[in-house]
Amino acid sequence: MRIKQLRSSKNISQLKMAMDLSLNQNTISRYETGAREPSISELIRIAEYFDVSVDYLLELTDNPKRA
Amino acid sequence: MRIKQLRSSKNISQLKMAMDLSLNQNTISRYETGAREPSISELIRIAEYFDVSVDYLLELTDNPKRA
DNA sequence: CACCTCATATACCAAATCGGGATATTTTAA
DNA sequence: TTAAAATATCCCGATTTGGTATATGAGGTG
Repeated sequence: MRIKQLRSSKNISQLKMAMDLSLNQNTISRYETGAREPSISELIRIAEYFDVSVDYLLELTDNPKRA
Repeated sequence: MRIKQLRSSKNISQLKMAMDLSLNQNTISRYETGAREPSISELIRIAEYFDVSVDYLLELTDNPKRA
């Protein structure tokens, strides 16, 4: 997943991102390190948060554009 | 999710789909009825199986094209 | 109708996975 | 070098998952 890449490029901390999405900081950390997988609905929320497609978030495409 | 729609349009039974993906028939049923959510890696495998984007599979776009 | 077959859905349960709080570790900046 | 900020990890109760077995439903045939 491109979470860390997207987050870093916007200079957002895990804590800010977590608060914006009503999640715990350690949850973000776990998603980024791969220790946990988000549910599909959270996956979608994260994609929306960064305004990218889910495919892009999952590194299935180089094109970030959302539909 | 568009699993049922994609599966039906290709006239594939849950059992065939399950065997093709090395899953259980009831697992497919549960995904279709929403009783269970697939993991992200299975979500990706299902999208590949139907050759559609994950965004399309998740009904986030009308365009089925994969990247 | 009675019965069979194929397709799909559901109940139960052990096992795996999850998130929260607390804390440890790492990074950054003064 | 030290403090603060950022990130990672531990423990654990709670939730979610998939497998087996079984129920339900939809067509078809005699």
